[in-house]
Amino acid sequence: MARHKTPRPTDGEIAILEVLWNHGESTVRQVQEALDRVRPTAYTTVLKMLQIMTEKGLVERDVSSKTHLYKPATSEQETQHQLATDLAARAFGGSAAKLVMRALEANPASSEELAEIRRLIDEMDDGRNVK
Amino acid sequence: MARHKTPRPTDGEIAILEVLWNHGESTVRQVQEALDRVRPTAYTTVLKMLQIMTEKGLVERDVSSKTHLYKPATSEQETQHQLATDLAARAFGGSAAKLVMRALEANPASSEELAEIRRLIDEMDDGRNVK
DNA sequence: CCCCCCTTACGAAATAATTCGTATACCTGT
DNA sequence: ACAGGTATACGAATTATTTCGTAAGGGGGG
Repeated sequence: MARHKTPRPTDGEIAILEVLWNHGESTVRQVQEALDRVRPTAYTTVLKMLQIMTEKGLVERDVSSKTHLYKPATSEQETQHQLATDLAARAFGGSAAKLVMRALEANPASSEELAEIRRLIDEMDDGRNVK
Repeated sequence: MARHKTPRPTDGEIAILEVLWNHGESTVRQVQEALDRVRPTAYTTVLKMLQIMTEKGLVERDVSSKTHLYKPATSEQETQHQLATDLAARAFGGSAAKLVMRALEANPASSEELAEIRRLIDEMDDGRNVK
């Protein structure tokens, strides 16, 4: 029974999820070795964080063998959706459109990226009008 | 004198900044009364937070009269730029474009908003080509 | 069989965020 | 001048995050 909604991951937790999204189901050791390159972290620190993340429901743990395996509970895309929506709610009056504009204003995007965004917008608009 | 970069505001701090952006320079009492409607908070809690935010450089304090006045150190727009860029860095591989797309995918925007975003994209693209 | 290495578990320390009570100083009106 | 109300300052309690040391157990090589 899922009693609590999974909380917003912290910075450190996102860094660990990043590893799991990239490498798939992993042991603590595998996560630690990958994470350590980007952000030096002791083995037991990673272990502890994965244990806490399991309690929070951010990752799932396979305990069937002695060496446990961890995998993300939520896809990268779904987590990104949640993070974007959450930030819009907290600092953009709930308006994802405003978040979008501020993100673009502050960061140059390549022509290719702009084209891709335009395509997405067209799809959304078409979907609405045609419906 | 080592000036530190102002840190990313927490959720509670953003809520207070929101009040200051909307009302302009305000007393603790004014902030508390506005904030209390949205998120019940005791007077001394708001006072303490404003004091800490002053130390962090998130707000500026005018102490010239007995009742202090607080105002944001950074505009709402600039703060939104920072928050969007920061989230892109932490969870979108540094790609603001990806953040933009995920924000749109997860949240329906009105046709008017989509049009406004399109306009912004066109401007940016034109700016690049003409440059 | 015994020791070493790897694993998980546990708990403690450090930092930060959040909340608010209490203390104290300062005006202002009577 | 004194009482009442308002303001700031301070510090304590709580919860969360992050870090890692130490303990303990199991399995495999010699």
